Formats: sequence, structure tokens, C-alpha cells
Amino acid sequence: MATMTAAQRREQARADYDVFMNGCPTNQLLNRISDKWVSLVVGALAGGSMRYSDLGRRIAGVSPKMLTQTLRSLERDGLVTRTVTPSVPVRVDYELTPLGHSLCLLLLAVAAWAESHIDEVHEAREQYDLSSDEGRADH
Amino acid sequence: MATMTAAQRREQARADYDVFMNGCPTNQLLNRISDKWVSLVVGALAGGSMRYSDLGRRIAGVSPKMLTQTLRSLERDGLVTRTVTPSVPVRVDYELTPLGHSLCLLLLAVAAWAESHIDEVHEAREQYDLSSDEGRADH
DNA sequence: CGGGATCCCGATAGATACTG
DNA sequence: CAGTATCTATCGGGATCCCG
Repeated sequence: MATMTAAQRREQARADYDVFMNGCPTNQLLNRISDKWVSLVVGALAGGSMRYSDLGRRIAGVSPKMLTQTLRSLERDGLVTRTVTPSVPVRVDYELTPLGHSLCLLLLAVAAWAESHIDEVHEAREQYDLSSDEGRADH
Repeated sequence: MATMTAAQRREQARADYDVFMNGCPTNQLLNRISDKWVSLVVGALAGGSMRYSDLGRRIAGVSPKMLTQTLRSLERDGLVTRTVTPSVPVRVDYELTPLGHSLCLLLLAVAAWAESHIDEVHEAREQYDLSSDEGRADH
């Protein structure tokens, strides 16, 4: 079947693309750190180990489910360690691994870029929004 | 009203949190670059200006809608320029601004981290998945 | 050629309730 | 205290049609 619709071709392309994506470390990392809570958790743990509920209080706004989910994925990727102390009641501490601290450094670099360039972005946005309004004025 | 349910308190916390988020440049940037297509578009444009349909072919798998949407947001943020040449048919070129190139550099830094640490992450994942299987074996 | 408008669907965040 | 299970609402992403 050499005759494919545009949609079919895109579908095929997406299949190839997905394979490419899965093998691409950069996108994996991007997906990870772009997670709504990851940067906050890493940031909170940067100062040292913390208990589950301390994290929940520190990050304020996260549901137990999302906190657990985030911590689990970070643990799976070797970015944090989970330490259970079987006392009564149970105590669980989370701490950044060396790899986690390394990631924290990268996050700091991102933050640095953001803070030094955000003004330009905001200015560009105002310009853009202004132009758009003018364009629609004579509609 | 000092008596609030846990849900109400979280809701309140989220409101505060959202304000904090909106004002935080880092999260804005994170949201932007974590967009599925942004890094690919920026990467494609790193080599020079490109036409709309060339981008569509180069990135392969993107729908026209998402490509347009991505380019618009990048244009709005002052990361790319959109140049319309009113010939027949119309020709539209996109190109990275200096700010866009700067972002590209940051993306490169992220990519560098990803490539140099992805092995550790994968190894950690295997370890983690292995341990999980063992844990469930005696269930 | 380069889009905008509209409808639809699957993924996922979050609320709620329950457990060891 | 530290989660787990389930259900629902939302929303990003895609297909499809249409315009300048």
C-alpha cells in the first residue's frame, strides 16, 4: 500500500518518532523534571533528609497521592533514597542521592537562566499581545 | 474561621501555591521547555531559519495544530521570529532570536546532563524493578 | 501554502475514603 | 504516620473541516 493518507503517514511517523523519543535521554529527563512536583520535592530535599509528612507540609498543596507518586518515581530513578524506620509509629525519611544532588545543580542552572531572562520574555509577551490587539481593532 | 477540613486547608494552600508558581520564573520556564514539541522545534531551528512545512516534515509526527501552537507560543515569548513573505503561494519563515539561541544553549546543558547520567538512572530503575519483583514473590 | 475553528478522546491530576 | 484504592473531572493533544 503505497497510498497513505496524510493522517496515516503522520501515524507512521509518530510511531518512529516515539521510538526515537524513548531512546532520547534528553526528553526522558525533560519529562521528569517538568513534572509539576519534582522540582519542588528536589528543592525541598536539597537542604537535607525529610519525612513524608514534613514534605507534604512543606510543599503545601500536594495531595498524598501525588507526593507518593512523585517520591516513588524519584526513588526508582535513583534520585532519592527511602529509609523506613520500623518504630511506632512508622517513620519514613527521604533523602537526595548524589545523583539527586547533581540534578539539583542542573535545576539551579535552569533557574538561573529563567531569572536572568524572564524579563525579556515578559517584555516580548506584552509586545506580542499589544500587536494582536491592534490587529483585531479593525475587525 | 479556624475550623477547616484538611481539604479546605489544601485548597487554600493551593491558592497560595498557585500565586507562588505564577510568580516563579523557573516554573514558567520549566513548563515551557517541557512542552513536548518545544525542544524539537528549537533544536530544528538551531541550524537556521525554516519554513512552516519544512519544520513539519523535519519534526515528523507533529500535527499542524501543535506545530502552529508551539510556534505561536515561542513567538509570543520572543524566542522565535515569524516572517511572512506575501508571494504566491505565501511563504512563512521561522527563525531563532538571540534569546532563542540562548535558550538553545540551556537546552544543550540539559541534554549534556541527560546523556552523562542516563545510564545511572537506567541502572537504578533496573535495581528498583528487581527489588519490587522480589518483594511481591512471597505474596 | 499556512494556518484557524471545532469536536472528540485518552491520559492524568486530584478528591475521597480506607488500611497497616 | 504513611501510604493505597477508586472514582471523577479536567484538559492537552489529535483529527477533521474550512478559510485567506
